[in-house]
Amino acid sequence: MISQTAEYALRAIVALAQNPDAPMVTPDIAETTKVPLGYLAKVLQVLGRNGLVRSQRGLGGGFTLAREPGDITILEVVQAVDPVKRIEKCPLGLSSHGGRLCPLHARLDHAAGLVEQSFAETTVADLLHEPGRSAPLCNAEANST
Amino acid sequence: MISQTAEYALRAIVALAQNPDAPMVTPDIAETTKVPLGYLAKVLQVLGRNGLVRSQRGLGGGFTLAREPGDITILEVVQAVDPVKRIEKCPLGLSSHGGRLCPLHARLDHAAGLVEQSFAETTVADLLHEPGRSAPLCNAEANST
DNA sequence: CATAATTTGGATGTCAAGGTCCAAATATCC
DNA sequence: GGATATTTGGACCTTGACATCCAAATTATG
Repeated sequence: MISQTAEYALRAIVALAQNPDAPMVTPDIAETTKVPLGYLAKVLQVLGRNGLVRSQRGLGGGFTLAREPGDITILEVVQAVDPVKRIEKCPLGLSSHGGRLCPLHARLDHAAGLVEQSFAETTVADLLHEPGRSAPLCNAEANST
Repeated sequence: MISQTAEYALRAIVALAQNPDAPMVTPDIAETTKVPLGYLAKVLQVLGRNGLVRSQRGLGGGFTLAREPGDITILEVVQAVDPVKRIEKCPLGLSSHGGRLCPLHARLDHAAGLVEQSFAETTVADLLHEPGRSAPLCNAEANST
């Protein structure tokens, strides 16, 4: 459905959104999200280059969200690390239909569109406040008392 | 969105559906679908094991659809070679919410559900008869005259 | 300025998907 | 039964995604 890397990116973003008051350091994000530390560092770099997180080196540094959680959609995060590929032209390379897709690829692209739309409709803030569910990332704090 | 292999499988199925009157030989399917010959052979084997195509060896042999095009959905073809993975339990391995997914994974699984549903709604026959579009696989016969 | 805490970037390793190749098994035709 | 047409199965190669590791660059603190 989405790549492992996109999963990791989303978890990291959610972790940062849950911790808005101070920069969060890579090992802490890794711990919270259960993402391999070394690889997470790479993913965070990409998110940084795409303007989704801000990084700060040195003592007291770490990562913070670059924008408000209500202003970041799932789609943006996914696109940053692993773009949803829409089908724009016939993958067979034949152009016998003047730019229109054949029925098969029209259907496949339609499905991709559904996903894209679904992702675009949800912001990170929506994930934090969803009623009737436990906290994002299933973190252990959620089930005490 | 879907794997390359699933793409190939769908093309092959459509090609067979377009050629219902006689077995179709692997090189011919490869030609029609632009799928690498050797690899296509593997994909067809898998489709055979899953009961979607029937194979016949020897002179006059080849592959045929095992069922009516109206009876085969896109979903079945995709599942045969590359199952859509629904998210059933928290990928972080934490079970602090008693089987319910956290908001993030609930959304991701919902998107997977949309795709699954979309694929389940379309049969191979639908692809052949779709009005207002050129023939499936964008084959060259469609633009003559 | 020295030290410690961080991210950054590059080199490298691992593994499964995608792809190639060929001998063996099976079926038809003469 | 021999020749020919086909699928089948196994061995192998290639490539990109995922992952690890470490030295270098950057920044705050005393």
